[in-house]
Order: sequence, then C-alpha cells, then structure tokens
Amino acid sequence: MMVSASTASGLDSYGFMAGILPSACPSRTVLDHVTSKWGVLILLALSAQDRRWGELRRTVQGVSEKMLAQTLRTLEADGFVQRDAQPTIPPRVDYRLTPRGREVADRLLPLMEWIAANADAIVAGRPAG
Amino acid sequence: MMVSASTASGLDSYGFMAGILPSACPSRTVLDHVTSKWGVLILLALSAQDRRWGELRRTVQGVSEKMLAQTLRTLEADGFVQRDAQPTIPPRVDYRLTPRGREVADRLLPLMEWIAANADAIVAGRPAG
DNA sequence: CGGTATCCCCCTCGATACTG
DNA sequence: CAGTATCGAGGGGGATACCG
Repeated sequence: MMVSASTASGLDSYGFMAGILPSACPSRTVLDHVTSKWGVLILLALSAQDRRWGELRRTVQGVSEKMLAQTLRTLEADGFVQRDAQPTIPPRVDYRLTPRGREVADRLLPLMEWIAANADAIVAGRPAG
Repeated sequence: MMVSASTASGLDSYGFMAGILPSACPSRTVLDHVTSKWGVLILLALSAQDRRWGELRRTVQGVSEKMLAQTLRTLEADGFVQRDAQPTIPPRVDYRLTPRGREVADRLLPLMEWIAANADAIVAGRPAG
C-alpha cells in the first residue's frame, strides 16, 4: 500500500508509527487540549478574527461560561491564545490567536471544512439507532 | 486583518463564522467522533497501514478494550473504518480506512505532525502547576 | 484471538448564584 | 461586561469476568 510520501515520512520521522504518541509523551496532553470539544471551536472562532469574551460566548454556540473560561485558560497556558484585558469600566477583554495558535488553526481549518462539507452525507449513512 | 483567502473563504462558504457549527448541526457529532480522545489516534494508526485488533490495541498505547471497541464501532458507523472479519479459528479481524476515512486522516496528519514537532516547547512553556 | 457484558468510580460539565 | 465559586447529575472510561 502506498501513502503520500510527504505526510507518511513526516510522521515516521517523529517515531509515531511504532507506538502512536506513547501514553506518557507530552504530545498527548497538547493533542487533548487542541482537539477538546470546545478547544477546536474556540480556535476556529478566533482564527477568523479577534473576539471579546461575550462575542466568543455567542459565537461558539452551546458553550457554558465555565467551559469557555476553562478552555481559554488551557489554550492560553499552551501559548495558543493571548488574553488582552483592559482595566476599564465596564471591563473589556479581547482574545486573539498567538502566532503559535495560528499555526494550529491553519491545520485545523482543512479538517473543519471537510467535516462541514461531508457531515450531512455521514449522518445520513449512519445505521439506524 | 488578512487571512489566507483559500482557507477563510472556504469556511465562510459553509456559514461557519457567524455562529460556529451551530449546536444542533450534524457537523458537531462528526467533529466529536473524529476528534475524540481515541478516535484521532486510531485513525492515525490506520492511516499508516491496515491493522488487526490486537495490533491496534498495542499500537494505540493506553486504550482499553472497551474504548477501542466502542470507538471502532463509532468510526465504522460514520463510514471511516471498514471491519473485515474472517470466520477462521482463531478469528482474525482486520481494520482498514475507507476512502472517506483516508480523506479525514489526510487532514489529521498535518495537525499531528505539527503537534509532535512542537509539543516539547509547548509543555516547557506552560506556567508552573 | 477477538471480542461482549457488567459494575462502578471519578471527573467532566452544566446550572445556579454571586462579584468587581 | 467579564468573569469566579459551588454543587450535583451523568456518562466516560477502567477493571473484571465471561464467550465463540
């Protein structure tokens, strides 16, 4: 079986294929953060434009305040998101992607586009139940 | 702010940016399956080569039998993975990506490569705690 | 070998209330 | 507006036992 050389060799060079992302390795935690239920959607929302807290809450439909705050803190700790708080009254806080965050978002976008384009067909084809 | 036209316009054409993947839409469920804790790793493992159950269990380190079975069933229901059982004794079951599964895996690979290459720096930069 | 069934703990997450 | 604190339900997920 043949796999596109550019992708397969890239992965093998990091030793993925023998045991994939060994359980103790740092990649697992980063992966969990990036692909977390709300992490993906927040990164995507910020990839389009910088957003304020309330705007983010409205854009990422269904996220609770708790999970928005928690996920933002995680993404900030990993250096994907920068928090910019202005000590005005009322307070104003903007969130933006860091350069590192943009690199991740750029790799998330093709996946999301594909899912958006194919979701209907996938759901329609699921076995009943 | 300028974003690469090829990615941004692609997303906007699916109406992502106003409210991102509205909570009720099918994309959310597909996204959850693809980016689930074990789903990503299983798709990645199968993208390198077809694998038997036991091989998959060893390759995806840390997965329990229950979660491996459960995740494989989900990926199969979504049409990403094909199960090929041979009624021999002892039984032999192979799993392979479907064409649809390969399309997803191809979009997952660049993300995984980036994470593998940057995980150490990210973890090292996390605040203490 | 390649699973399924069951029990049960713990941790995530949502709801609610409160604050600067 | 932009959060934090607390609580309680639910289900993800591990351990174990069993089956074809």
